Amino acid sequence: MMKELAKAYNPHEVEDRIYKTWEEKGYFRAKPNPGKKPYSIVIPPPNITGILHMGHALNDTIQDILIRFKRMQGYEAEWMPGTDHAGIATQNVVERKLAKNGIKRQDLGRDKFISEVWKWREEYGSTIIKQLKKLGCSCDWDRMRFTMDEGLSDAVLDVFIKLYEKGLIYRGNYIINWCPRCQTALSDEESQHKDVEGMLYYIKYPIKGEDGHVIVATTRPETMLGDTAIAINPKDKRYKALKGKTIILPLLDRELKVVMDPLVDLKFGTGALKVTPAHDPVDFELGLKYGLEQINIMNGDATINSIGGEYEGMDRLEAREAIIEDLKERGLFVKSEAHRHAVGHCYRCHTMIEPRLSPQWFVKMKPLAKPAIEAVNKGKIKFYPSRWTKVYLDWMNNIRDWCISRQIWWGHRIPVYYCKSCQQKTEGVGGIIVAKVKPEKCPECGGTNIEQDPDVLDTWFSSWLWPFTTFGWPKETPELKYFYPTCSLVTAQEIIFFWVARMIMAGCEFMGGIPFKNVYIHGTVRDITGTKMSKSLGNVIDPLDMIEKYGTDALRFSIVSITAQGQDVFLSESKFELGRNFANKVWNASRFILMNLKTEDINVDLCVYFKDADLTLPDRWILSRLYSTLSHIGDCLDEYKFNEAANSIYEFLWHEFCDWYIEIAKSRMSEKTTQIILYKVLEKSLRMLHPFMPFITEEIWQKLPHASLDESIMIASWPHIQKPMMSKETESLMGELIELIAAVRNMRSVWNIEPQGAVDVIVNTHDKKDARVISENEEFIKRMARISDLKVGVFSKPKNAAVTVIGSLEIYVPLEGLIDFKKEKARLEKELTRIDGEIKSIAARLKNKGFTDKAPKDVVDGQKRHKDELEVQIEKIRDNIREVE
RNA sequence: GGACGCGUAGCUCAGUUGGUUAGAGCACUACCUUGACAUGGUAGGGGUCACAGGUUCGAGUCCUGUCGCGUCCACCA
Repeated sequence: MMKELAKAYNPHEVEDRIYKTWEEKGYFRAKPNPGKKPYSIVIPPPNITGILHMGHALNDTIQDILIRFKRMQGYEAEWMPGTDHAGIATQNVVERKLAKNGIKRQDLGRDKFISEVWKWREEYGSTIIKQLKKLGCSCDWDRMRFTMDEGLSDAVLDVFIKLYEKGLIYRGNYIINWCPRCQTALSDEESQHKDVEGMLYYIKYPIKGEDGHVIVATTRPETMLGDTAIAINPKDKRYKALKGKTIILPLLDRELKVVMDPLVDLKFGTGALKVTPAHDPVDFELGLKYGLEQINIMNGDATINSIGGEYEGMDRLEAREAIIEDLKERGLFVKSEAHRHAVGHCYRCHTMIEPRLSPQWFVKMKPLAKPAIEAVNKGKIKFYPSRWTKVYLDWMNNIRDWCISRQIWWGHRIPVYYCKSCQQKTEGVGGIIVAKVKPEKCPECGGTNIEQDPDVLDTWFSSWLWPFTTFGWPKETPELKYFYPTCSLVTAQEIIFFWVARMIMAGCEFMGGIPFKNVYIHGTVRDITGTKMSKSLGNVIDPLDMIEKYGTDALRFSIVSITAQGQDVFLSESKFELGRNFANKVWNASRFILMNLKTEDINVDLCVYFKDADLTLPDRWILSRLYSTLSHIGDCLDEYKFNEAANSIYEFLWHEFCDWYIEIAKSRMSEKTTQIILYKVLEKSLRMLHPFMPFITEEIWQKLPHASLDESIMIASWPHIQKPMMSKETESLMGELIELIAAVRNMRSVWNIEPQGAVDVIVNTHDKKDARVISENEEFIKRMARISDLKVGVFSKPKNAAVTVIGSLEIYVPLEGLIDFKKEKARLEKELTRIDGEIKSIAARLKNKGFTDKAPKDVVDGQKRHKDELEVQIEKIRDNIREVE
């Protein structure tokens, strides 16, 4: 007796239990194995502050599908997991937590604060990992890494030193993106441009020693406190007289030079530009060019500093208003107008960025970009979909230096030490010691007054090393040798510049070669209105809720099947019903098969058995369809077409196996061949489905009654494609029978024939082969179409019969007394119109010399054949219409 | 300002290299407790493939332009 399955699939009962077994058995582990080819993926490490959202669900389901697929195909499949310390994000979270108790990080001091963060990390940092397990991810957990691990931290310092020694890291005073809330510098990528409805203010700047003035336009009037010049385009005739004059800065009465530079846009504002070298990138450049003083007017929190005189202490926006008021009072304010422009915002806290002059560490990117551009140009790395190649290359070709220092505490502290005495001697230029550990004394002067740079490195400065540090670099580990470069990188579009591009550069620079071969960029998960899902908008669908409600497999299958390659996903809860219903269907089909299976019958080698077995058309058909589907799924997965793979499996299992084969098999359940085919198709389908729906397939697998099965479907091999069993001819013959049955069912439905009532059917055909096939399969045709008597051969149409023509078959259903002749005539005429239209269009095509001469022969022949068929059909329909009249 | 993506059935979306008069899921209509499944079955209705040109024997598919929606990049203050 078979083990019975419950009536409906209950995911909750099985998922955690199965996952635990997999983990205990060590199925997720991979190690260098000379006997196997490696297949490796590194996970985009989620932040330790992260909780699973739909973006993860999609991202990690895709990776898990790939890994499970490749593992089954016999690769040594390594999915390297880990988490990212997420400097700013994590520091913010811990600071917020402390703030609830009224504690600031400064109260604790650096060391205590950092140990608080570690404590937080111990407690909450692996939440997301637990959630990934809920998702069924088959990561190699034993190898899990963290960007602040000892090993990875060590690698980060090594890399810093290497780049410094190579002259690719430098310290400099430049305009950077400053977040006044996080109080740190950000890279250009971390500053997100958003359109803002701002104002453009026109302000009069008096000319020294004259009555006149020059009007400048600015969106940030408060920065005038740091103005040191007025710039004019040399071509601008309006301001010719200004050359060589001195301008008086209102409110502060600072004297400003007038500089002439083509950088100034004649058309913008008044054409006169106020120059604030310490607070604007363009002005900064002008400042350098003309030797202007750089006056920083703000504190770290964007309040005005002592330079601002009476405005000191005001927030930048407060100061803006106060300044405008004061200018108005003095009659120096001209006007303001609405002005829409893009302003940078902090990608972590969305505060408006303040461009600000400050000393920071930078990586020179151009030299690093060169080999990374080449790797993609030469096709060593491929993007899927390919359009991202251009996005990548455009960015790389215009790459700018990377600001890597952050004024926070949580992160890899910059391995730079300053000898205070040397610094004094050199006015701050010298005294830099780059070293992994704090030197006892200064190698220059022997002094011991040495302090480490207080800044930490950008989080991405550790992430960009992820594909090789996780395998042990800089040590030359066997893992690194075997698994690097990795095979696929699966990620979202938002992260191409932050992470993907930089990993390619790091791989080329430090490993001498690419970090991965293929980059699959999937879409962004959005809500049904197209808005990106985010917690703050409250439009999230929580994957854990969906797992609770529909099951993990349903979540995975649904999200993958609605995500076309690289297109964004528009999600609503109801979409998960698709996966749940499918899981239930698979469950019940399996349940039915298991209920009827006789163990003694199925213990055979499929190939050997089928050599001599007498297979029916449906038998051969379902096997052909199975292997065609299998082959198609393999192709789809190799091309990252996950939705197509999922849909193809769905179509096969539901609408071919369940709807037709199992239904047909019901009358011959006890036959050995049927038993074997039901079992084998189920068993292979489960394997085929396993990467998509790991839990349900495992649960059913465990109930399969075959001694020689692998102990888990996870480690079973991917089914072998039996090419000889794939037959187009078989598929088309079966297709005809399916059409025949559908046609009869259609007539039954049109004529409202009682569901239980059987009908007689006469199939008129001159095609002997068709007639034979129908006779041979008479049993199930009759049963599925509810036919009491089926005649096949050359017949003339009986009186009062409904008729349908498919291909060369004319199907008569005698319906004495049931037919409404008007209705039948209308039905036939509709059919006639349709076929007539088709014939006319084909005829026109065939008459066209261009078509017959230029189109491929098989297309032309196909058209001719089709037209002949249609003409026979239409004649028959005409006959029938006449008869009805 | 630049780049990219998308406009196909009421809704959400597929549609491989151009080739019989376009598909799915949901929703809708009618019927069905048929020996796994109502999270099911059978049948059905529903589309000028955004618009306008062009290339071609042939265009949902390729090219150009227009309109609408969306995303990314960008130092006009």
